[in-house]
Amino acid sequence: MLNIHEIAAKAGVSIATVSRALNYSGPVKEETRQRILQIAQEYDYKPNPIARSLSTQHTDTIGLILPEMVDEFFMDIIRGIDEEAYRGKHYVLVSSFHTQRNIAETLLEFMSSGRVDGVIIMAPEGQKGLIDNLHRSKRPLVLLNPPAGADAYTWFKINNHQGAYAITDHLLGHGYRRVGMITGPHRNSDAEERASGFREAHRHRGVPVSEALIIPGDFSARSGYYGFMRLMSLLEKPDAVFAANDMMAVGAYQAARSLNLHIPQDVALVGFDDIFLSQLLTPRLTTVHVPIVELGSKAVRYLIRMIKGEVDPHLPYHEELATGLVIGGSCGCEMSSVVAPF
Amino acid sequence: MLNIHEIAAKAGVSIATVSRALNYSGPVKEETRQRILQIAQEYDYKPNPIARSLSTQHTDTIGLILPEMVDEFFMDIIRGIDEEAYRGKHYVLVSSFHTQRNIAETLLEFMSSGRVDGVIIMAPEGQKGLIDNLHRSKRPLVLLNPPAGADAYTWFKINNHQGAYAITDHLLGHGYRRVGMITGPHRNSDAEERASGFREAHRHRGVPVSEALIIPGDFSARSGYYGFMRLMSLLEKPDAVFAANDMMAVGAYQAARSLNLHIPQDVALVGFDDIFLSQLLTPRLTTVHVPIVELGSKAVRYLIRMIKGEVDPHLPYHEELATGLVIGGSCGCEMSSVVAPF
DNA sequence: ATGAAAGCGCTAACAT
DNA sequence: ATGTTAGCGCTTTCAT
Repeated sequence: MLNIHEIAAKAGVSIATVSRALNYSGPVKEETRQRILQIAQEYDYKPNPIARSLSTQHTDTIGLILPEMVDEFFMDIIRGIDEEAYRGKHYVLVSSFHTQRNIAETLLEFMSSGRVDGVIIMAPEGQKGLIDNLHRSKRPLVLLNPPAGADAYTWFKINNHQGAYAITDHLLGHGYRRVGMITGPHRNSDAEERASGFREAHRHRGVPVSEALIIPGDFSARSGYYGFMRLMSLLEKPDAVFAANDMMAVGAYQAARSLNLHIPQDVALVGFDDIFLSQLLTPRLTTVHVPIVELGSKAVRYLIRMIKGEVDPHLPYHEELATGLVIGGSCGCEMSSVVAPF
Repeated sequence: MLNIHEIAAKAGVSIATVSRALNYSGPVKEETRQRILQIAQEYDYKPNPIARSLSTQHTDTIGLILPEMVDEFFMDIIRGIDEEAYRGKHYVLVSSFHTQRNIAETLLEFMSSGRVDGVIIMAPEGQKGLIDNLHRSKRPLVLLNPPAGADAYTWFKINNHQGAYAITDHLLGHGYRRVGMITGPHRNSDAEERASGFREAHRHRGVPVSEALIIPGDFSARSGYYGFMRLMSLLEKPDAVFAANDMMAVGAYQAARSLNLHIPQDVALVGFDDIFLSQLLTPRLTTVHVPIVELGSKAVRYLIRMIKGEVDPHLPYHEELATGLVIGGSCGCEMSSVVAPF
């Protein structure tokens, strides 16, 4: 691999001219430029990005920090981010954090390192010390589905409240009056907002929430299974259940089968997230669609604008993406009984 | 953020001594080292990795290039790679390739850029021009589930042949004699090996393969659905079906339901991959488990050894990871009828 | 329009 | 044990 000096020598010009010619960053006689471009092409010359980064103080790379938890979304979130980064000619340095890895530490390392120009971080539970350390970040930062108390920073999030409200309201509209809920993890912002949407829908309808019907879960299928079991073992059973995510709803389906209960005849069931799996359940799960790919691409687009200085990186910007209701048969809505899934 | 000069000044030593003290790369009087370490800590000094990279010619970063297709595995493959890279103190620069993006181009860009010390690439279909361009890579390279004809390069792969052989043999052991197969995409190495394992199992058992029962699929649930439909519309129907991956098996389940056929009573069904979803099917899908996380971590571990020069990067190394049979009820094996899934 | 030269922040060979 | 200095390959300012 040749370097700029060798190209300059071959072209009979100085390295400064080569740099200007290649970057269109200054005046170069058209004829000279052509000669340089021609030679660069001939020798397949590519400027060394490390050297360039050292000089320009930017790397065209964004850091992505993800929790271990995102499972189903992992693919979509990375896809949205990767695609958009590619469009914006940026690279993506990923780091998912594992239990043993401190997320705040990873963030600071990314930040201070000069390895990335900005960071996107998803940490709905505000992992240990995160919030307290965000301000130490010297580079543009975008939070995805942020934990509570992060309003001083720029974030993009799913409107969990609205989605939960809509789907709960849908259940209440069906006439269910004892709606149970299996919640997500304690202190997880997505989980908390879904619970609050659930409550608000009840309030607006004037239907009291029975606290006994609110069972803690942790977003795993397993917890959905046991949560549903618990609900159905109550003396006063629910007539509908809202699982705070589809994974738990999947567990609930399993539990229902064990108990020989039919959905929605014996009890209605709805979820949240619209994961691929939910369309394969029978009856298809009624759930809330979340625009996860869009979440990622919006975050990248904004981050790149911050990096370029097109928007003020210090002025927090917030955006909530609307969710959409996906009606299946699990809530009690009529579905044509035999539908080819494909 | 301070730089090495300022730390040196505060410590009253030269930058060389600071560098040696921090990197343990040369003799420094213990007392001096302590003073330097102390000051570095106090000012939260971190050497600039870009500058270091320019000087050392390595970045402690590995490039990861993935096809768009890996869906279900995306998470696992990245997890295995990220975890192991973290252990080896390396960063991961990802790039999934989208239709519009040329994979060979991405590879060369990664390679020539000096942005990464080595690359892991998964491209079972040998995307356009890939093989022809691999040799242009000047840095260590590891292929994952390589396309055919890549033996000149180091690769790690799942032993698809063995897995397909085992599960086909299992079906034949059940006594099925008309086993259909829904294959994966044409020219996809995983798909082709699974087909060859299928055939070899027949050969060893002395059971002829009926070509009419081999239906092309593309690894999507949709193609599994239609493939199964086609098989069951034949005059001489199969008594068992091997879907070359679980996703297609999922489609087959749907098709079976549409047709009101029971698995395994009317027709047995098995898959390949052991994706999460397969354990939720009823009856649980009999399938082949693939050690995908391990595949990723092995690749990283070996790549890092190549980078460090512990192994010869020019000597191709190959490793096939064994798969395992996961017995469910879909092949006709007796399962205790009611099993709590969790 | 072009070139010379000063960084960017660090490592490592060489000198003391 | 410590310091001096020459890169690493590029961008950019300042001369010309």
